[in-house]
Amino acid sequence: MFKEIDTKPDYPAMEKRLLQFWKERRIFEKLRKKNENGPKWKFLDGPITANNPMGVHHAWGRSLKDVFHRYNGMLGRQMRYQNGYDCQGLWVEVEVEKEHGFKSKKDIEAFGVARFVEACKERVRKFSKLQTEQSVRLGYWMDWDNSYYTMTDENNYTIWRFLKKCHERGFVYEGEDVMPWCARCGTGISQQEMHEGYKFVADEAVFVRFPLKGRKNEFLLVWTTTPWTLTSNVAAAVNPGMTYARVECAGDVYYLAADALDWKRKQDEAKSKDWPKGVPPLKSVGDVLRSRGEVRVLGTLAGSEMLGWAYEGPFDHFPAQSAAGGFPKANRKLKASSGISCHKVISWDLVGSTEGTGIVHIAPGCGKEDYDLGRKNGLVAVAPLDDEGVYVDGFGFLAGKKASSAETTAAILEDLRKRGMLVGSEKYPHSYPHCWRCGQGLLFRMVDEWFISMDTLRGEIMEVAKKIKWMPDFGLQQELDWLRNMSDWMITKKRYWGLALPIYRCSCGWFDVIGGEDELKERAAEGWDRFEGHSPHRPWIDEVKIACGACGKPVGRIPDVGNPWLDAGIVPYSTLDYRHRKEHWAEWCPFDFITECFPGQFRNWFYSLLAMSTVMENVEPFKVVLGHALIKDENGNEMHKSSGNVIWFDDAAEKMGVDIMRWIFATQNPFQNLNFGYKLGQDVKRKMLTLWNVCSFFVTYANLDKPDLADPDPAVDRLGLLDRWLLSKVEMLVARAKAAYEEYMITPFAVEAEKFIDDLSNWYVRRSRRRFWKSDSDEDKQAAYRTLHYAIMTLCRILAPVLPFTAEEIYQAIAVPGGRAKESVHLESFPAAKTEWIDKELVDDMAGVMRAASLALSARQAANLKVRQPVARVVILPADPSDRGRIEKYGDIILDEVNAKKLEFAGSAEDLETVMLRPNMAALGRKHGAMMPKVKAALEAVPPAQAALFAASEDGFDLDAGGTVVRMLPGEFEAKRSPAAGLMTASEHGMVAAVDTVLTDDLRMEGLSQDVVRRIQNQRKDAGFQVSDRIRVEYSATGGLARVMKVQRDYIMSEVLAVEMEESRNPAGEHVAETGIAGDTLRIGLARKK
RNA sequence: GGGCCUGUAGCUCAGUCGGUUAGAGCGCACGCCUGAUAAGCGUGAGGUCGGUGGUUCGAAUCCACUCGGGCCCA
Repeated sequence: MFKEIDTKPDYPAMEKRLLQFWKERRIFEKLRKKNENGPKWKFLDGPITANNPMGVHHAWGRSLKDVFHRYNGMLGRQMRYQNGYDCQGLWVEVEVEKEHGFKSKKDIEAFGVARFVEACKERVRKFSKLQTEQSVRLGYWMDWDNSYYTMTDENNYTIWRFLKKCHERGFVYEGEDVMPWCARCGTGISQQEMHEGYKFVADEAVFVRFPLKGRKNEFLLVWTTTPWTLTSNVAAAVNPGMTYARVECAGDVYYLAADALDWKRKQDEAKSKDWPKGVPPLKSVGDVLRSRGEVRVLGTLAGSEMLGWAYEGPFDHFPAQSAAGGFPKANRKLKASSGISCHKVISWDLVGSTEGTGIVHIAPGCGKEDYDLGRKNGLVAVAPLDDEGVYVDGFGFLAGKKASSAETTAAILEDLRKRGMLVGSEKYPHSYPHCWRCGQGLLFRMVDEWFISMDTLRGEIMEVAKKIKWMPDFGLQQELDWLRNMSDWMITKKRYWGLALPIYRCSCGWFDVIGGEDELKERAAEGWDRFEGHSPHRPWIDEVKIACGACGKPVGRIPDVGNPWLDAGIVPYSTLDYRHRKEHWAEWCPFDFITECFPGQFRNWFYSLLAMSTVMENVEPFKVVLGHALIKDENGNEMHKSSGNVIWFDDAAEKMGVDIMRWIFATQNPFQNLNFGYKLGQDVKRKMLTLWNVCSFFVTYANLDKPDLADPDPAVDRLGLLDRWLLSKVEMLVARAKAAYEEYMITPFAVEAEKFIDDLSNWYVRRSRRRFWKSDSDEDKQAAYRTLHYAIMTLCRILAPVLPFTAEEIYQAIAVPGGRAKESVHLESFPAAKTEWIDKELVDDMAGVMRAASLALSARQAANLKVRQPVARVVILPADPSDRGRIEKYGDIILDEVNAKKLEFAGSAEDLETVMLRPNMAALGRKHGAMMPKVKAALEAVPPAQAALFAASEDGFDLDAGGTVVRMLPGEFEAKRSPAAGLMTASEHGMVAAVDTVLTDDLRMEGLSQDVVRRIQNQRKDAGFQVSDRIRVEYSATGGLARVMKVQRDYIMSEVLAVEMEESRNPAGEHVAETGIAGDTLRIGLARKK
């Protein structure tokens, strides 16, 4: 007996049952055992951040990973099944800070770095455990006891090895640079991270005037969005090629770009929906001046004429401005200069006139571009902020104030106003970087950070990137684009929980990079005993000091931790024990395949993988990368915790089931964003019902008939037409599946599988139903059972990687014990397509037959004739001779489908329709060019009788097109038809089907009998009878129906499995019902007979 | 500011080399079918193919400009 199949399965319940089954039977372990010596399939998992529970967006990538693992498992391939957890970095620190209510780095220091780091480790352990459980629930088969963690000693020390290699090639350097800085988090933000946080916000922008030296009452008009940087002004830049205006206003003279004066700043943007609420449109610079008095243009001059003009800065009374060589750090080469002495107009050709005044305030201590420009022009830098974004001493009344606070900005404006420097201020909306984590606006701060130089590496990495197959293919372009633009990689982070960078720098200027724990131990001058036994993390690692290679003093590690993408980028090496067993590493790397969500990863994981592998071995770390897009909510909006539209994995698994999710992912084009939701889940569940129903059909009848299915392969030579057709479709699908899995592109296969299931249900099963019903168990019935069984079993095998639960459930229900069936569908081999079973001609023929039948049905519909009403004849005009052949061959199928008595072929179209001619534009256009409109008109004007003749002619005809006679050849035109009398037609692609709409009494009576049969069948079902129960029928019928019941008695009885049927004044039985048919009343009582 | 992608039915998306009446799925309306079917099938409504101009006998398709959306980079 086969296990009954629930046609409305409870997915979550089923899935949990099967998880238990797999666990108890150790199916995964058996699979690994079976494949342990197989050829390798090499997969590398991108580490998931072990910091929160999973959302459905994680399930997408993890489903794909599982699909390809399971497929390769069925091919007998050996795999590592290693999952990865990303552990170190600011994102974990931030959550731990939240848990403890910390506000700043000071709170962490007070709490104790050692305790803090332990708390970070603990959080990672907690969430990696949770994510493991969730992944198991997804059906993701991995070696969960062997996951890698980026916080392990091995991972960290392998990064040390990488850094040492960089150092040996001279790439590692300490740079003084101006970096984006988060004052709250107290750390620099890398170029990669900065991209996460751009926001469109309105900041307080100011217009200030710098008095020109030696030009009484003359000023440079300067504009900036960051008033706090004015304290550190060193120079003013103009575009030498641009025209500047000299304007008079309220007795003073101002210089500004001529075009800036009346430029309508951000006029269009002010109308857009992104414009911040409550922010008025911007005034032109001229109007800002006009608020002081009338503006008169005195003349113009080139920017180049202004170069070298000296001016007074806005805060020259602050001590920092007078410091020799800059402040707070003096530049040794610029000891002769100070901020004040640098106050000159300099040249910068990127200065424009559409944002501000065309004169740019330059503060090399407060801006990246300013800094670069300062270097070029020999300017000192004046840097005002400490690592919490607070002004240091040397900046007068501002010392101790937070640069980012509104009060500070107001105080600066007020001070400028009092001293007559302020010309105006405004709310200026612009795109400005914010901290990706805490959302605070970033400051730009001059800091010492460590970098890996990209000058040499850039090209090498690009060459490696080109060896990889990128899916989608524009991925390579994006990666190369990033690499081309990538500046040096900032690897330091002034935080606590992360890779301890093995950089040891002495105050004398010497530094070295340590390449591993052994080297550190060997070179340790002190503190090794205090470190030994701890993981290489802060604070313990900081105890170790080495001797300076130059002056011999004990040298400590720089306090910074590493950029977290170092942690993830090294895993092709660290997880394969590269340092100790290089041959083992070489067996598994490069990896065949990785897949991750692509937005962002071009500059993150993909980038660090490429960069690090290029340095380590100059090989591509992976051969194929499949990037999938993002998950949005059902309406296409981004999922955000704050907007409450995130769908958590646990909820989705409980509400819709993971196989439904997995099918959603499988049918989705991976390169397009997926709008995910429960409604979509419902749709997919409905599609799956068809599959369950087919299986349930099979089980229902197989349990009655007990067919012999010991041999899993149907005997092909003894099969019927439909069987051979179905097997062709099965094997075609198998071939498609194989190609899809091999190419890592399963969407087309999944879509085709849906079509197959439809064909299986709505053509094979529907057309074959009577073969399963008939009572004698002949060869034809056997053939049907074996074919259907084979089809379902094969479908289970090819769907198993995508739908591991559904496939298992069905497989377990219908696999024949003792046969070739395995303990689990996942221990099956992936089938090879039996191409010798594919009868292409039959498939084409059947497609033609289906088309003809559907056309005829469509004609019936147009004539309002329901299918239960037989018609005298169906007439087909085939599109071509091969069509005629196949329709003739399989005419009985069409007659049965269409419920017609006779199939005829139309000799020509006019038997069925009147004809009108239409041009084939593609053919005629090329031939007649400008004549086309006339030709088209003439052709369409040909009268029907003539048109029919023309349409039938084999060598074409002459057509008078507005005075010019053109020869029309077959293929240059076609015929459009409408139905003739007594017929209803439908046509498509040249094929026409017609049904005879004339109904005789006999036909009508037959139609009514079919109605009666259907009512009784429904009643059987309502009564809850088994499909095999024999019954007694009692009936009363009025009018013409009484006669139908007598005339069609035998037919009705055999159709409804009635062994007795009697007319009765008062029908009785187990189930009695009354219905109306065609105006008469039918009352029926049913009872089961032994 | 530069680069890439994109705009087609209410929604999600196809649309080849320029070619007849621009398609599919979902949703909607109506009808049909159903002894596995909360399923299935059919028909219909719904489109200035973002806009303007150009090339052409003919443009969703090619070109230019323009408006909107997304991504990447400065």
